[in-house]
Amino acid sequence: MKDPIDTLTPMGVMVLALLREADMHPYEMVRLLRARHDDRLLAITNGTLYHTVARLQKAGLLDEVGIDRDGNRPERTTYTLTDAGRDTVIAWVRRELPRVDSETEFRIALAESHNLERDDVVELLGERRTALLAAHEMHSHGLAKARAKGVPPQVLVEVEREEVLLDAELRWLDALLTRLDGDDLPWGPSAFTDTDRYLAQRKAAQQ
Amino acid sequence: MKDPIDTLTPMGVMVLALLREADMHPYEMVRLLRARHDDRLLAITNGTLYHTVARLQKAGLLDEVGIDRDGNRPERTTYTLTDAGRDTVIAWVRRELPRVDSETEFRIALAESHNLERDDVVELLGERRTALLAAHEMHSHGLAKARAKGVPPQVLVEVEREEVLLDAELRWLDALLTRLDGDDLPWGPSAFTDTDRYLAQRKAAQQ
DNA sequence: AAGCGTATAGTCCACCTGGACTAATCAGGA
DNA sequence: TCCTGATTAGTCCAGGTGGACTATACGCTT
Repeated sequence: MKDPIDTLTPMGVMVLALLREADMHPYEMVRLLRARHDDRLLAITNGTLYHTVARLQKAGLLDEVGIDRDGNRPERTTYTLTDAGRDTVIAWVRRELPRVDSETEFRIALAESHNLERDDVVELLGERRTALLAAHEMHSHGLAKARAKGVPPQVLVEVEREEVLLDAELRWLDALLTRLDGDDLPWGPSAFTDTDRYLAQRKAAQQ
Repeated sequence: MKDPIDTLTPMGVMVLALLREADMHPYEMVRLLRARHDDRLLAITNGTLYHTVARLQKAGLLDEVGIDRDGNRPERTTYTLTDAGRDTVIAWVRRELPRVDSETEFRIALAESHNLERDDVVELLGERRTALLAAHEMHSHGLAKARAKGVPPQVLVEVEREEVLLDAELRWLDALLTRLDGDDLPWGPSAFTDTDRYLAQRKAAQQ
């Protein structure tokens, strides 16, 4: 039996995170994800979303809670998080937050890091900082070696870009850690109630 | 009949670009891609690569040129670029170079931009610069609006990171354009012969 | 000389993605 | 009033990905 955390796709994480806020039917997930511009983070397509929900159900991370109906609209199946689902999404975010490979996963983990406690985030991002420093050193070392070897500079342009972006991310991360250390950045699952946020977003989405 | 350029996957582009250097069999592509650390740009797996080659052949972008054999090793099928393949990879790079969505595609286009003439690259990256500026403005506008709306700052952290990285890329791009304008960065398909590069790499891979 | 690990060359399949499609319902204009 | 277009809710399938697997051959050690 595989650990369900290893079967989580980015879309799966988003779905679980949404259900942390409120029970929902798939179509509403699509609307919310679009309203929040989460298509910046991943492609939002019907096919993938419905399939993902089915997979998560089979893995026991969420479950049907009923079928309701709005006026004469088609029926819709509402889903809720299981305890396993609640744990798994947290574990996934904790695992991805320090990882320096795989941008996509990190961006999602960061976007969902508000599900963690502040101290947790500080520690995990501290680990990331270390990993970023190591990656940066590896990178410039590799670049220097390639130049010494006589690799034509034109094929190194993409590598140089990568180094610049690594550098920028390091500075951003330091600034964020400072903000988190001083308490001027409100944080944590308790910084706003889930229902409040959900309702505000739903209202915004309906306008 | 679909335009073959729209069926190109990242791996497909890499395969075509490799064949621009020399005729090759799939297994050698894997070795070269690994030796050049192109797994920084995309996942390199046997399954995907062989399947990709088959698709490219069906699309008429490459073709078999023979089956040879090294000692008692298994036979291997060598492939060569068709004229359509040569044109398509160039067209793809030209199309992806100015695009600001889709990092993966851009990084590959940049890594393969040495297949274009310098003037071409300067123009296309100029377009990219404009697009980046627009994206940056959109982004900070959106951020400001979200803050004004009272969106909790913790959920904006990922968006802020994005803005920082956009900014860094803009500065990198300006530096690159300056280097390309002054002629201190050798460029172009003619800056080194393909065979020379290929042979150098093959030698490096064999050590 | 036997044995073991690694390199060569490629096949196969389970799974995931995304776009096209269906089908009904509601809103708004001519 | 009828028609058009958008919204709601979801299904389906072709196609791409990546990891596991096969099978032989070479090199190196004991």
